[in-house]
Amino acid sequence: MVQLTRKQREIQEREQLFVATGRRLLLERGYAGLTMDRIAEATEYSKGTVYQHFANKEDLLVAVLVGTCSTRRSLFERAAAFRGTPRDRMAAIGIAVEIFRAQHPDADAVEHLSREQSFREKATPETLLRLQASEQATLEICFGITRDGIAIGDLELAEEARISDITLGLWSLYQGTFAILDGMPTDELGFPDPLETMRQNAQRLLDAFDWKPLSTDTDLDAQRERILGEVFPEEREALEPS
Amino acid sequence: MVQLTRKQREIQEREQLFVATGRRLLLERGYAGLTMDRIAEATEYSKGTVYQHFANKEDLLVAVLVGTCSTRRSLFERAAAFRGTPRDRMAAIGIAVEIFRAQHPDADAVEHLSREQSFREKATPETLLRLQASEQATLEICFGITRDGIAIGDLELAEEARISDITLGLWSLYQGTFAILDGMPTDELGFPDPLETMRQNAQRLLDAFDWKPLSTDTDLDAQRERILGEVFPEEREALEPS
DNA sequence: AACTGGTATTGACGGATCGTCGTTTTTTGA
DNA sequence: TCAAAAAACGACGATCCGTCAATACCAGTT
Repeated sequence: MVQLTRKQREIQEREQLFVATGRRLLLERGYAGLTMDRIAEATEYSKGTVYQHFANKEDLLVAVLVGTCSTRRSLFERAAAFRGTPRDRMAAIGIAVEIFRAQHPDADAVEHLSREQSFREKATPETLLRLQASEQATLEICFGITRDGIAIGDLELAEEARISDITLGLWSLYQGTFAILDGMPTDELGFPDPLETMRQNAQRLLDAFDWKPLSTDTDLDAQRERILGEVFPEEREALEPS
Repeated sequence: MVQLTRKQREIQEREQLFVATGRRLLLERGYAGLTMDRIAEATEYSKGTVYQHFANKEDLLVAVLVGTCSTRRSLFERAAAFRGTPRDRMAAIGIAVEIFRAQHPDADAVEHLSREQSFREKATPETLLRLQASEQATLEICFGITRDGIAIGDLELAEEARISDITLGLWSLYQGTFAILDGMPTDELGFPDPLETMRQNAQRLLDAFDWKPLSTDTDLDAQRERILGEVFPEEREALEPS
């Protein structure tokens, strides 16, 4: 028993090592620079051993994604704990997304890759389930904030609207803008400040849901300042350069 | 001179053939099934000849994208010509996007792929420019509709808002929703009808810009019916199944 | 300590694909 | 008709994925 547990612990540690190395390679050399041989070499294990942990390259990449996704989730959790109105907290989520993107510029690209059909066909269902669970938990944070808004009375949904509609809208807005952002020369295409536009559009959408307090009754700059200062003091510098 | 032009015409025709074959392969066998060898074989040319037209695989794929992008643009042009208020015409653009996605399920995935940094590094700058020009023209259609709205007096932008903000918002909303849609099991994650939510969120966003006539003063079902009937009678069946 | 059965690890190998380049074929211009 | 230039060809080297037979390691037994 003890033997077995030690062995299993070793295996788990090694799996973490592989994932961490994968993430590092991804960051340093890009997706094309991430090879199974390279991971084997960098970890001083053989390729066969790597393949004992992951069915294939895609599987490993999804495992890397699970890690980054849980990183994002913890950012979300901190944002959700912000002391303010539910709408303030949702704004904090938005900032969390921005921070995450600033800290993991590669993650977004890989996330898009992983949405490929051919990709998901290759990865292990079990690994995909872990990813889905992590995504689910992340979304649940947003649903929770929305529910709080309703409970407090700041937000009232018309019949045809669902709680998830708000999250889907915001999520799309952010994901979509980021996708456009690093896929096009936005400047030349007529989008002078896409990030700022994105934030404003998010506010407009929430205003459209009549989620109080409306952005017109809020000092958004001060709000952003408070959130950055209270929730993300360490991370704010990652955001400033842009 | 005549010789040269004939030769050039042949070359252009062949290039079109390669691109068309690429698109077909992409549709039939997916991204993984698209190989340079396969294109050479299918067109009965040699691989070397294919490489005389395209610097590499990525370059060819971008060329395929240029084609699909221009297909989308013509859908947009038809939508923009709809006889109705500017806001009606913008709604028609939304339907055009839905139709395009229904008809080219692969295009979206490839579009995401092409946003990869490593991808764009490999493609020829010249091909990328053609893609950008096509995207630019597509966006310009949306900008034009927005300007019409302002000219007519249906829309008035607050100082901090730009014309491009509306297009960026809608574009993000649609792109983002689609990305989420084919990357996650939306049903299980708590999004019962993401497409319908997407349409509603688009309406909400435009309402937030106070673009008259507001969705609350519009029979959206009738509007959709009119657009489908008048602008996209042929394509509507592509949309019904979903 | 030696042995044995089973498990974990290894890296050489087959297969697929990209992109090149020397050779062959075709075209051009005289 | 012919020689030089241009185009087309496809075999080849290089890279990477995933496999698998051979090897090394380990636990428990004699």
